[in-house]
Amino acid sequence: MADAPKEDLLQLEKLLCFSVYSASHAFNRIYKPLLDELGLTYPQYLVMVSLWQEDNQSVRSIGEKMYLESSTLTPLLKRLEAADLVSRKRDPKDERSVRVSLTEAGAALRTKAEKIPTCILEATGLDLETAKRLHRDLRSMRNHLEASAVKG
Amino acid sequence: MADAPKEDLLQLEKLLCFSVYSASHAFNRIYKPLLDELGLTYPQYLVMVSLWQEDNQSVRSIGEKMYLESSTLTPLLKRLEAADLVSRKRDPKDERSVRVSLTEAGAALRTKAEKIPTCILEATGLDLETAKRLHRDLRSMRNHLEASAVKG
DNA sequence: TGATATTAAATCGTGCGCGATTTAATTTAT
DNA sequence: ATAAATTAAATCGCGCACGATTTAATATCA
Repeated sequence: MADAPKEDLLQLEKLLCFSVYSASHAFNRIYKPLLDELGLTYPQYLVMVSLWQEDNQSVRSIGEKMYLESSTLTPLLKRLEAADLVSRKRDPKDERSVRVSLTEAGAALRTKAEKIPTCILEATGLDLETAKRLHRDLRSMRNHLEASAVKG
Repeated sequence: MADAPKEDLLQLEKLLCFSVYSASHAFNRIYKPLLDELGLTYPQYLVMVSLWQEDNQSVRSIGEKMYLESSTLTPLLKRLEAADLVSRKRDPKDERSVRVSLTEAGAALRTKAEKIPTCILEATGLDLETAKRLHRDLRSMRNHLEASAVKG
């Protein structure tokens, strides 16, 4: 455990950011065949998860939970609308915001989606305890990163 | 620690994949201002890291290390070439493959980049031990995910 | 009240990231 | 030696993801 020379920190596999980057793409690839059956992309699936948890959210609310801008969400939500999974309506109380609600088909899709998370956990090769620890460490890290991104 | 009901698994913050997804974007946002000074995007930076570690690689070799397809790398490498950071030449031994090499400017950029990883580690808010554990858990998971993606 | 500021979505341009296909070079098997 | 199979990049279309800007609605304040 001698301290690593400086150049060691500039090796791809030694960068924590790279392990996150590549893990994220790995998840994407694992999910793809499962989500293809539902007609969803990976980010669309995450939006649907958020709506299954809480229906009738504003674009802003979804964006805060997912850490995404309206410039990302608006086109994505329009595609979900075109697929008849959600509806988008201006809030009568405040015409600035758009409320996103599940259609019948969108709500029904939940049943098909419910088996996915356990399928995925298996593919990670992690025991439940490690998975929980990893989950906790990642959220802690993300919250710190988001906080220092805001501060600049 | 009672076993969670099934619907609990379909909450955004309870999905391991989402913690990876959002952490990946958080890294992107943290790196951006630092990389802007180098004139690099985040994926371009990762390619440069790989080349600083081992110069004169084929597109295929870079793709294997980064888990990326040529359809992603070719345009990215052309942008690095346009920025005079790398050169792309067909391998005379095998004209199918393209060798990517650092230019003088590309090699020189390494010095400016060396201070970045330690800046980032600080922003994660992780102590060194947790960071190492997280790194190890992530790579293990990614390797499992990649393996089961191949198997189908 | 009317001007100003703030807020929420939408729009636009750039750069990934991937699957499917194409092109060209090399390898293999006949 | 030639046909068939394999391999490496490149190309194309689609969908994120973001920063910057725009548009429209609401809130604030003079």
